[in-house]
Amino acid sequence: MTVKLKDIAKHLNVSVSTVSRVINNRDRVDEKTRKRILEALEEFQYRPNEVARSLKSKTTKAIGLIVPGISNYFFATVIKGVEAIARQHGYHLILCMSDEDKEREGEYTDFLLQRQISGLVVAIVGREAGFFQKYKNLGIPVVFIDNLPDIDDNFDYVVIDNVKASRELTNHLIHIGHQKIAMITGSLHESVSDERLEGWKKALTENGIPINKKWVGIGDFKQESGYRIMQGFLQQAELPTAIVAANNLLAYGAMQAIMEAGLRIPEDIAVVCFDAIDFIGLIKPQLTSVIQPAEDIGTIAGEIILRKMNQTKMKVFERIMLEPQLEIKESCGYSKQADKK
Amino acid sequence: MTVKLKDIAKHLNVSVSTVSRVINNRDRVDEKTRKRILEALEEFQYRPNEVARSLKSKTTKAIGLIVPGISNYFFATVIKGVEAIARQHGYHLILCMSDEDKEREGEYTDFLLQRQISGLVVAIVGREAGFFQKYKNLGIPVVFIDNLPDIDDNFDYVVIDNVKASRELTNHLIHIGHQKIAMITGSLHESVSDERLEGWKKALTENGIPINKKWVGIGDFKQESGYRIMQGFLQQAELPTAIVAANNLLAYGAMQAIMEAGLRIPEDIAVVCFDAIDFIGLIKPQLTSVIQPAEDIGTIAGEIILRKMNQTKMKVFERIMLEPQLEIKESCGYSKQADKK
DNA sequence: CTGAAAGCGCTAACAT
DNA sequence: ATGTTAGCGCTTTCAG
Repeated sequence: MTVKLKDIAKHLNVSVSTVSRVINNRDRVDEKTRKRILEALEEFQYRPNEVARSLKSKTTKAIGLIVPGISNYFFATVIKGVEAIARQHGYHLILCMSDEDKEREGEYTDFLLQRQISGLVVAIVGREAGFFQKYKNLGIPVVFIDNLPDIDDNFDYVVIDNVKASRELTNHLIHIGHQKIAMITGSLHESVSDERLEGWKKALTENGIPINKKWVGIGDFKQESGYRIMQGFLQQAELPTAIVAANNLLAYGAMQAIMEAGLRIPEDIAVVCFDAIDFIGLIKPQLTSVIQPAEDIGTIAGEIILRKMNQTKMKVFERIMLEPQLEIKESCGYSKQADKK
Repeated sequence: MTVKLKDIAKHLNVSVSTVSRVINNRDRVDEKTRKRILEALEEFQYRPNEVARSLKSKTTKAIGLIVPGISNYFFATVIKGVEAIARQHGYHLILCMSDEDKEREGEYTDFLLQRQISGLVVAIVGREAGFFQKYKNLGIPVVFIDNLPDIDDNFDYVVIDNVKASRELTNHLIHIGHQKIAMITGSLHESVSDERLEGWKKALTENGIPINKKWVGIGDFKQESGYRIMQGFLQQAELPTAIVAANNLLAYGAMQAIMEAGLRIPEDIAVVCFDAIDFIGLIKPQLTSVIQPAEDIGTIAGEIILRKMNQTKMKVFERIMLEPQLEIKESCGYSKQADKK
């Protein structure tokens, strides 16, 4: 049996409230009794029961986290960011993986709500977020990352400007001489895929390059999907000279297909993508890509939650768009092309 | 304000206990009142407060998880395994990252304890586990993964036999003709590093190959460390023809150093390691390595916790050693060597 | 079959 | 300065 407040109190012939006071450093307590209590606390290795505290204080100091999975380096890094902030403030993380499953996402939402979490950071699967209303009603702060819901703009989020990032990535290709640029993206039911496709279109249009629908591949953010789509491109009469992939796995798949077809990267076909975080440095050719500031996304999301928790007026929303970093490596062939600026 | 049992009871002019009964499907309740209650529950969108339930039931259904970090694919996958089991049983995960810091590990231990977790899965940083005694006293099941504490054998764990795995990995090199085999491992304060070094020694000794202390590099499981140690090897008069690295990052670092020195892998120096989970398939040459069944480690750890929770006698310990998989790829040069069997 | 009441461990008025 | 007591929201005897 673990020792509780009452045990300490009884042992010292004082009241539980006095003990509670010294534990929480509240009010005045006589120095002598304080000392005695402190000693007993130590002697009995007393540790407050946080469940009881939570029930009383109505705050669990738990931050719920719903992500598709953590094998993805991006999400692993975001979580690392949230964890850092949480730890600094005595909060903890309840980790839930939706595994790209809408239903599971909904289940976890209810689950976390019942567990009285103090805040939620979520990367939703689709573009709907009906569940969010519940949180709003309860006054629990929710911060969206990655995909954004397709509702009004009245919510907090931390993302990058995907349209802009994709546009710049594509513009880089155009800038170094490419005209025949294909796009491989994920499901258009996700804002991220959709916006990256949008940025690609924008760049082409702005540069007077017609959009070739045959060069748009819609997949699912997995390597297999990039591979398959690229194979499709390769079977067409006219080949693109460059590929924009909406994430790293799609790019890896495309690269496989290109290399298997006996073509060279970037000489025959250039490849660029999002989030090619090659911490290994051994993938050849190294991928030119737009890198999201994943850890910052996590820390900022955490900070927003903490901030919102201590304010009653939740109507002011923080809509954070961070700047991604364009990292030019080998796969775009930049160094081998003339700079036409 | 969220709706509670009392509100429903009052609304229906029944007692809270009756409402509680239908929620938990306990005892007999008149069909009519049950129906009325069920409807009200639905109407008011009642959701039980799990904190209150936990206080009463003295079980939180929370599994604590302490790992160095989740950027490491191995841990990310272990967690995925634990999550699957937890979810199936209505448990949830509290994720803590020690960041390889002993002190932080200890803090999180206390932290989780106060939060009344039902069980703990932990990858300890060093080999000590003084805190473990606390858990033993409280009757909370703890399962160790990865590193094992340097105490008696009276605890539960799920690991692989590192000595054996490392011995087999090294034997594979010897088998295909190598004699000059160097070892790069992590801190010997960790059982994992130590055992992998042990296995390497064993293989050499068994094959009558003398152990050259100059070919033992002690690093810290990071890529930088592998790079630095390999550079040291390369400066010596005699070069090894093969390297055994205790994890993937050490191997990547070594590969960098080898390639920078203008040497080829595996022609000049072969490289093998642990856990080269190359889900990308683009790292060249592909690494021969011993792969730990990470997801299984997670699920089994989760299952042990659930099992132990429902039994009072905690004295019987589950010591699970899973079989890793030796994956022969390109980096050992197998296909280019004659099989001397 | 249903209700009243105790209590999980703690905090915070309120009283002394 | 310290003690008494009423809950936090729920489950569970124990009566009725």
